[in-house]
Amino acid sequence: MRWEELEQQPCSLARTLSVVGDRWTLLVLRESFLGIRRFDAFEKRLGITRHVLADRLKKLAEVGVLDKVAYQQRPLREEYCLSAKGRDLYPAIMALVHWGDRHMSGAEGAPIRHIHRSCGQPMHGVLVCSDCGEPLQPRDVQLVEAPALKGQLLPAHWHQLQEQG
Amino acid sequence: MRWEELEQQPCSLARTLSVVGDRWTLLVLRESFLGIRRFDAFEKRLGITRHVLADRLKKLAEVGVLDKVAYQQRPLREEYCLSAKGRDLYPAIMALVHWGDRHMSGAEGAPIRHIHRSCGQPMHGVLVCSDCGEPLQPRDVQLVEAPALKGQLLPAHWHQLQEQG
DNA sequence: ATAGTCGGTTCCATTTTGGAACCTGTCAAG
DNA sequence: CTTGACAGGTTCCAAAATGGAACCGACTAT
Repeated sequence: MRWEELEQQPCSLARTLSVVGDRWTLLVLRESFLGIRRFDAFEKRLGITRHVLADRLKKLAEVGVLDKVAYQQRPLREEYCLSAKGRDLYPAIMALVHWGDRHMSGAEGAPIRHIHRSCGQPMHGVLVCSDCGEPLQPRDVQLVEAPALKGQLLPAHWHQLQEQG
Repeated sequence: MRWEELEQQPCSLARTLSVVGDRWTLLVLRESFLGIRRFDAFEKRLGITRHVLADRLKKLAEVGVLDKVAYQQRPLREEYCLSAKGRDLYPAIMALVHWGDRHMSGAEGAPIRHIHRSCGQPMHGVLVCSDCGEPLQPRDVQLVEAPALKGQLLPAHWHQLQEQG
């Protein structure tokens, strides 16, 4: 499967990965969430090659995750700002960060601590059900294929698995 | 920056991406969450090359995200099962899936709907504060570097940005 | 004896990445 | 008027990762 095929797949994870599924893209977006907007600032902070950075910024702009905003004319200079679509990636990034904090930190603990302004407490992100607010467990979530895709996405033994829990 | 350098970085996102930051790894884990455990089942469902699949399964087992469990002797055959560390990636995967559902679905809508058994409702994951339970917004989260890394991670203008909100 | 299964490895061509040098407008200093 | 600096790229080549197909080893079934 090539990159172009990924985004055609009837799977939201595959489609998301067609945008952010490489070594650099999520690190570029991390910098965007930290307020970085200009080419040379991304380059200096990430240690990414200019070639790859130009390619990733272009792709992120094309899919609408970053907006190109001119901050001067003659010569034209543009910044890359998070769009609403890009800001919606925040929960995914926080979830990945929290996993790294838990499972990839050494004795020193997490490199960055998060404090919630609303409540003033050190915190991390927890994924809960949008309806009842309970924390989500894989076993509590039943998967239902869209009618047009019935039988194509889930493994044959899926329904037995669901019954076992 | 090479793959080996990524996991040395003092950033939980970079460290997490050193494990799951490529085109295939999260799709392999998606299959794991669907109950797929054997080499040939991964191969058939993903359309991944055997070479890359062998490499990814090996790496995931090395970092402890998947456990190799023998299901027969002579010849030795092993399955790849999610460990607790691997199951902890569930929130991150659900967050990426939800982003794809919102921003990468066509007119047909999401390919898979999720129903929460506990409450019986169609749902998606929402990231909330572990302390107060409010949904997380980037602007509500204050970042504090670990003492040993003071001044190395956040951009120079970060504190001004925080005040602006 | 032959074929099939499972979990790989090997080989080669194509893609993607890393790294450094170069290019284009523009401004500012000497 | 020349030189240098700056921002944001592009070009070039070598190294690494991937795609695709064939092959291998240890069995089991017919």
